[in-house]
Amino acid sequence: MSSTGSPIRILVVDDHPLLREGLRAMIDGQTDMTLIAEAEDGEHALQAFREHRPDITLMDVRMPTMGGIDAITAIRAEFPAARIIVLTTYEGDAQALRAIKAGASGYLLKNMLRKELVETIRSVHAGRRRISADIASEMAEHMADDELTARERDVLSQVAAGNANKEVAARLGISEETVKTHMKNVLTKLGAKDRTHAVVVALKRGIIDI
Amino acid sequence: MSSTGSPIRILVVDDHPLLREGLRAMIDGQTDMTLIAEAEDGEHALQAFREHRPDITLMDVRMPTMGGIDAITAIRAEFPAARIIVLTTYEGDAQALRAIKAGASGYLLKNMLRKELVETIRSVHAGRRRISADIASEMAEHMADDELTARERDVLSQVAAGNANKEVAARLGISEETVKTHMKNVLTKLGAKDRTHAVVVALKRGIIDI
DNA sequence: TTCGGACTCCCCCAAAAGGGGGAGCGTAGA
DNA sequence: TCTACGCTCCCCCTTTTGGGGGAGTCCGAA
Repeated sequence: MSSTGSPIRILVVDDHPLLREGLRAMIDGQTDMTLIAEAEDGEHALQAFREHRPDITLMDVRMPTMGGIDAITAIRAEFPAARIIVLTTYEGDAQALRAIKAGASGYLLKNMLRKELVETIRSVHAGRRRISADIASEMAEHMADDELTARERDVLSQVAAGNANKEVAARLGISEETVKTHMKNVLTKLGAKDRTHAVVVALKRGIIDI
Repeated sequence: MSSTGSPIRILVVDDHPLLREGLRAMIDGQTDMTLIAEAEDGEHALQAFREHRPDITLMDVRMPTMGGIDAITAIRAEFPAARIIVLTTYEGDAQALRAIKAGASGYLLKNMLRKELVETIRSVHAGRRRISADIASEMAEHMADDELTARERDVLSQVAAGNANKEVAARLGISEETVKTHMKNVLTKLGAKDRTHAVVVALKRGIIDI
């Protein structure tokens, strides 16, 4: 865009070497951007951020050792002005919401076009926020819904692992009646027809992981 | 490797532009390989194969319009000697098994190193087969298990959608008793504790999709 | 042709899940 | 302070699930 001024200094964080290579090629093709560092997980991302202080960080969410959400939280705790764009495959609206709450300024899907990515980088660098249309509309769909509480997610995760209410109760150190109460709330909140459906919906929406 | 002889002609099929760019960069860096075409889904892959007759096809499995497995089947039906390497994120052992049954000569995960990819390309070009160690060991784990039958997968997919046995029976036009029989078999074959667990296991292993 | 396997249907019965209700308790905000 | 909310527990009752058994048909491979 502007051929004058210093380029946007970018840090790329992704555990896929091939994707990093693709991003490098794309960034190299822009006169107003430069790739200054790469990291392959959240821990290295934090180190790289401290060392290089990038203008923009492109971050995947699914990575070994330390995931993207934790990395965003850690970076923003230390550098509140950090501008981070999440770049991921589809992970559900809840995942995106977590990223944004953690301080991400953008959320893009990996199947987007180059054009959209470079525009988002410039946009976020200028202080704006950018969320992929697909994700934004799905997040909007669930705006009105109550989110699951921490305990409800605990219970649902246990259920996803194949535990009966009695077993979940034993594992969490609560009564079976309490587990049933939580599951009733989960079914209502997720609009699920039964516990199996609830698990599937929660997986789709990125509320729980397996 | 060999600086003499004609280069290995490669077709890349993936719906992620960034990943295609990364592959292009990697292939361009090898003296004995050349990227001759790209496609973004299964249908275009078949067209591109007809037109270019690549030595090696690198193919993702998850794509819009026509998935990778169908594309492999279609290409191998027309060109039985086609050498296809699947390149994907982790999708479970059942997915890998389907790809191999469809005629893939290799199965790699996207988080592998460049070195492994170029070695696999040369290896497959020389007529060998190569499966990622992680996938191979997981496939081995389930060698002894009976696979689910088509009908069992149908039933399980309906269950994953939140249908009770009675509803599944109505949808598939069979009796509830038959659905229960299928579910009993599914639980046994997958080693699942209940239907919810069965759905989770099947999703993890790539036996059903959501 | 015979055999195996997929698919279908049936019985019985115990256990689990789900839907309705109510209620106490602690803590963090308004 | 009072209120809202998350977490906990309890009751009652119906429906669904799961585990055990058996058995018929049909199709394709040996």
